Amino acid sequence: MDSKIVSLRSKLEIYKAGSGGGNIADCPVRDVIQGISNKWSSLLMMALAEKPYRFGELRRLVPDISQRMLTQTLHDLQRDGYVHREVFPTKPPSVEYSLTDLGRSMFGPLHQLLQWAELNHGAVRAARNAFDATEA
Amino acid sequence: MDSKIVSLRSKLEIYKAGSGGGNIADCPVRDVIQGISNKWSSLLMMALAEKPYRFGELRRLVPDISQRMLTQTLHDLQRDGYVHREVFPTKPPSVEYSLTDLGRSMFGPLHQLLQWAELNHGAVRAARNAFDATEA
DNA sequence: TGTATAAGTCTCAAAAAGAGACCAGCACTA
DNA sequence: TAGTGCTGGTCTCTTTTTGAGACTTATACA
Repeated sequence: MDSKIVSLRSKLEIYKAGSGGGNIADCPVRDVIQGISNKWSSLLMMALAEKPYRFGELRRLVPDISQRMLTQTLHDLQRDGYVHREVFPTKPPSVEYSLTDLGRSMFGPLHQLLQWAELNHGAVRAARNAFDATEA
Repeated sequence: MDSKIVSLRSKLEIYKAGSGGGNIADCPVRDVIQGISNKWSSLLMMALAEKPYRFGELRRLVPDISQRMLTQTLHDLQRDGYVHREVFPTKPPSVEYSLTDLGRSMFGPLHQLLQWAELNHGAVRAARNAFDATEA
């Protein structure tokens, strides 16, 4: 048994719903992970890890995100300290988003996961097909 | 510029919404990542990485997941090949969930991200507080 | 004058998630 | 033998989240 895994599990168990003052904020790992395991967060992190982008550029880069969710996801990433938002006084004003040091730090492990996905999507696809075939 | 990042970005761009036959399935990285970046997936992976669990055990371990979402998330993880589901002919029948080899393989990078979260939740919390203080 | 651009916000509809009742089959207890 | 509890779910209803797309404000340019 990997002691690191056990250590993570104990963190998980800290949060017991409905046990008085229990709150999701009491489980730090979940608190952080749920901030980045959204549909769009990792995608935007991936884009911004390459270079800073403006709002409209991101919208064109990820054509199937709604403006609403782009605004909101960038706002959340900024709030958690991963992304820096800078307004330039052009006419009309333009806004540039870039990774902070914390964002780059987080992108390290995230990137590992993205690479795993790139390498193993064949296996996942195959598992999915096999599963769908047997349950149909 | 990290050439691996650029390579991932090119994968990202494969999918253009509304461009004829374009479909989310055309971007393998997104396809895989969106399967595991749900609210509960990483949490259940973390639990099952420790040891196999039965349905009811998982429900007690993660007290704020609804039975509906536990069923559904386990089903999705099984479909993608990360989790194995085994029914034991006890009375009443019990069901055990465990990680597959593919699941353990994926948990490697995921675990890195979880550890990052454990180490850096203080910084994230601080960023959040600072952000909330300035915008209020 | 009319059009375009930037970065959003607003409203409404659709989809997803949460809460909790309900189910079948068997074992145990009273 | 009737009642209770356990298993791992499903079903329905409500609330929350997301998506689609019109609208905004100020400026520049044709």
